[in-house]
Parts: sequence; C-alpha cells; structure tokens
Amino acid sequence: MVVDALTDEEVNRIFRALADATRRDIVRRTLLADISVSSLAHAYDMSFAAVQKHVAVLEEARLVTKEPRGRERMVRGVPERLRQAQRLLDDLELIWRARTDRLDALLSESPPPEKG
Amino acid sequence: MVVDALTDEEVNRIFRALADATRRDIVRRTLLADISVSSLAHAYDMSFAAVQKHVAVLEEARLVTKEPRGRERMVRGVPERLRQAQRLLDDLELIWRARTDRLDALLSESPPPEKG
DNA sequence: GTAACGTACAACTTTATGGTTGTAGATGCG
DNA sequence: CGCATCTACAACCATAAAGTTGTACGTTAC
Repeated sequence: MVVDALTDEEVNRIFRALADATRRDIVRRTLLADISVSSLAHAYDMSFAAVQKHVAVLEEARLVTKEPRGRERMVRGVPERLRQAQRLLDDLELIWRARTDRLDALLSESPPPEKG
Repeated sequence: MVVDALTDEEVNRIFRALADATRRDIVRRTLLADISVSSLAHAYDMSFAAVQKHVAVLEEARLVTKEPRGRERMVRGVPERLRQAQRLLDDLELIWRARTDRLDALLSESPPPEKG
C-alpha cells in the first residue's frame, strides 16, 4: 500500500541532499543522536552559516527535522525518509530483475506456451 | 567483505546523478533493455545534446555504461551500482537501528550491568 | 541589565548545472 | 560516391549551489 507517493521534485531533493559528504555526515550524526546546529557546526571546517545551509537543505528534503530547545535548534534524522529513498532504489532494481527473469524464462526448458 | 570502498566523490556523483527525473528515467529504461543514445533522446522533450549530457553524468557515476555498436552507442544500466547506493542507505539506517537498540536496552528489564 | 551564545537571514562571489545551438567526425545505406 | 544518421564536443546562457561575511534578534547566564 502506497502511503504517500513522492513527487519527482521530492525525490530530486532527497538525492540532491545526499549528494554531499558533509550532509551525509550530518545525517549520520543526527541519526545517532539529536544534536544542535552549533554543535554540528563545530564538527566541520566551515562557517556556522554554511552548516546552517546544509541543515536547511536536509530539512527541505525532510531527511532531518529541527526542534527548538531553549535557544538551540536540535536536529534529528528522519529514518522513514531514508527508507523511502531505499524503496526508490529497490524499484529500480526490480526493473532489472524483471529483465533477467524474462531472459531466464526465454532460456529455460520449455518454449513460450503461447505465440502470436 | 568490502569489495571496493567508494570515495566521497564517487558517492556524491551517484546521488547527484539520481537527483534528476530525466536521469532516473534513463536508468529505468537502460535497466529494462539496452538502448541507443538517440533512441533515448527521442523519448524526451529536449535536445539530443542535453540527453547526451545526462547520459554522460550517469556514465561518470557508473550507473550506466556505453558500448559502441555500429554508429550507435548502446547504453546499459549497471545494477551493481544501484546496489552500492542501497548499501550506503542501509549503512545509515543501521546507525539509526543501533540507536534504538541502545535505547531499548536501557528501557528493558535489567538495569545496566555496569555503571561508572 | 549586560554579555555571551545560538540562530536567522540577507548580500555577495564563485563555480557547477542544465539547457541551448552549432560544427565536425564516423558509420550505414542507396 | 553522396546523403542521412548517430555521436562528440565546444561555446554560450541562465539559474542554482556552496561558500563567505555581516547584521539582527531571542535566550541563557552572571
């Protein structure tokens, strides 16, 4: 059952967000534990604003969420979104498998049971 | 056993390549069957050169390969590369699972067997 | 209250992306 | 051969991405 079909634009954002090593690292850290934007920023050799932007990209892709906690914003990874991304790759692989299955059928013992 | 660890740059290219609807469609088609660049180009409302560029991006990400066949270049999807991408997402999900497992352990019957 | 901290946001620069057109080189066909 | 097809590649344009600095504002701590 399809819970929520992703639009092309959403898929674009998800993969685009994952196409950067810093952002992938942020996803890793925020899956491990909630962490504030400033704590994240300390981990990388770039400005606070740059890290802030990376978090924003991840947030637009819904790969992380931000939750206010005092003066900080705690960032949290969203595993559901990762699973959605996996499904997209699964779907592609299924296409491949269908092709090989078709080929296997052709090469197997019996000729096609019906023909034109 | 790790067959071939991907560099950050390779991972970037893979996800970047997948972050475009046209390119994802090209991957689908080339997983289904080998198809020439010009045949691909007919399928989209853009110039041949544009499609050529998309194929080049996918080729640099090693998501497809090109094989000369007469005057055509047959494009073929590379399912192994998709599986590598899946593994990357799997690894991230594992991090999440480790976190929940830790939490489950804390919340389960017995208190931690050792403490500070 | 004031100072320090954490964040938000705007402006700007540089580089990459996604598209175009145009030209030229191979290959296949009549 | 001569022509159409398929591809490669360069040049160009518009827009987006990734980084910077600077400013402003809410929250916490003293």
